[in-house]
Amino acid sequence: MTKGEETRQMIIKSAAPIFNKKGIAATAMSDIMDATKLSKGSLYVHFENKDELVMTVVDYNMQLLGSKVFETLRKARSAREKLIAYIDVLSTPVNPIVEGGCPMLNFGMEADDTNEVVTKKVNEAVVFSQQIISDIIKKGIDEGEFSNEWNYKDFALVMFAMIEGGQLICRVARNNRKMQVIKANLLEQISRWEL
Amino acid sequence: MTKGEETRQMIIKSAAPIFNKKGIAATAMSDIMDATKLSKGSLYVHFENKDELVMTVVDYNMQLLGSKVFETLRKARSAREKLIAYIDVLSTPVNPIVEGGCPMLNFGMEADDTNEVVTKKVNEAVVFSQQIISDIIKKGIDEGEFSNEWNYKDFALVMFAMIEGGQLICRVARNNRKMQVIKANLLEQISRWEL
DNA sequence: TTCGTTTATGACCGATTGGTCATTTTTAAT
DNA sequence: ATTAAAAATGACCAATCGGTCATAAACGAA
Repeated sequence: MTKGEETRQMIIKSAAPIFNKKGIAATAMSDIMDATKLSKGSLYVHFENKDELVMTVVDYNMQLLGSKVFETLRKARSAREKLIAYIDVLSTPVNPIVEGGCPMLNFGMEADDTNEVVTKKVNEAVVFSQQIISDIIKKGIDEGEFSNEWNYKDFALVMFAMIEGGQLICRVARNNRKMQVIKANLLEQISRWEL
Repeated sequence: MTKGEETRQMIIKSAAPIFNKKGIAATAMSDIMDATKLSKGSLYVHFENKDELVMTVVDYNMQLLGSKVFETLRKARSAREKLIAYIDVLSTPVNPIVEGGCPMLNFGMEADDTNEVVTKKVNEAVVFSQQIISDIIKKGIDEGEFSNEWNYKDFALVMFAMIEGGQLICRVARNNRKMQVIKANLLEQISRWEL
């Protein structure tokens, strides 16, 4: 990796939590200068403008979340265990696995009325997240762990919505506890289709 | 109502959808000048600074949502009908009843890492929303419509989370359809406790 | 109608924004 | 060690930010 590429990656890693916490509009290039200890001119060597940095950072945050989720899922064996692992890894919105909280929620809500490109990126991540859940259940059905009468695609949507809604509730409450109520409800729905 | 109070209300009504769409940080006082056709000095006659306007507008948007929900609930008779009405009135996130979408989601996600006062306001609204759902079910139980074994407080939390998660999904998808999947799941859970 | 008070105006302020660029320093292939 | 390219610097720019204030217009009670 060249020096330039290393610097670019360092900028992205430093900027990612700032944009995810403060938001796109509220984050100034000067914030990134402070975080990276780089001069303004240097930032613009690696990124054409703020928008290019924003797009890169939005992608980075969502991919970071994805990789953390996959890493957790890998450790679980059965489909049921994987579903529980998926819920658990997102069960501490106040101490989130990605600094600043779920980037789909953060960037999605900021961008939905103002930034079509970011909105599209978030939508793709939202669809992909449901696909992950959906695939876990599908495999569980194929391997005889769940009933094949389960409308698992609809459930994946519901499960994702419940978890994201739980993020809002817990983050403004400054408390992770209510996420356990959501987990319990999901577990009950899951158990109804277990064979 | 004095001339001043009329102007103040006009400013709030004009500013509310702008802040709810663009976000607090991205909205400039010049945006409010354009929307109200008022001079900058005039805005500062009615509001000490941007922050006071922001606090007023955040409250206004959430109260507006509340009043629209109550208005809808009033028309429904049974507890079941009220629950359905509650879901239905929030089932079109792309064409929301409050311009810009759910203010709890919008302001909550922007403020949770940067603005403690707004976060507290949103949390109170989130708790209140669950209380409304909870009260509907409690009344239904007392009047023999639902089983008294239903853990309705936990369900109120789950229902609220599902609806808010649905807002995210639908708004970034630019499509209300998936809200019907969430509604169906909620209806099924509700029906399991009907007598 | 008078007249003090309230409301509205817009020029102005310092600070900060995103972005540029001539210059210097560092890198890395030869 | 040489040297051309890449990377880093920071002064500088116009535009916009939130906010102020002297002044004027409009209001409303007497």
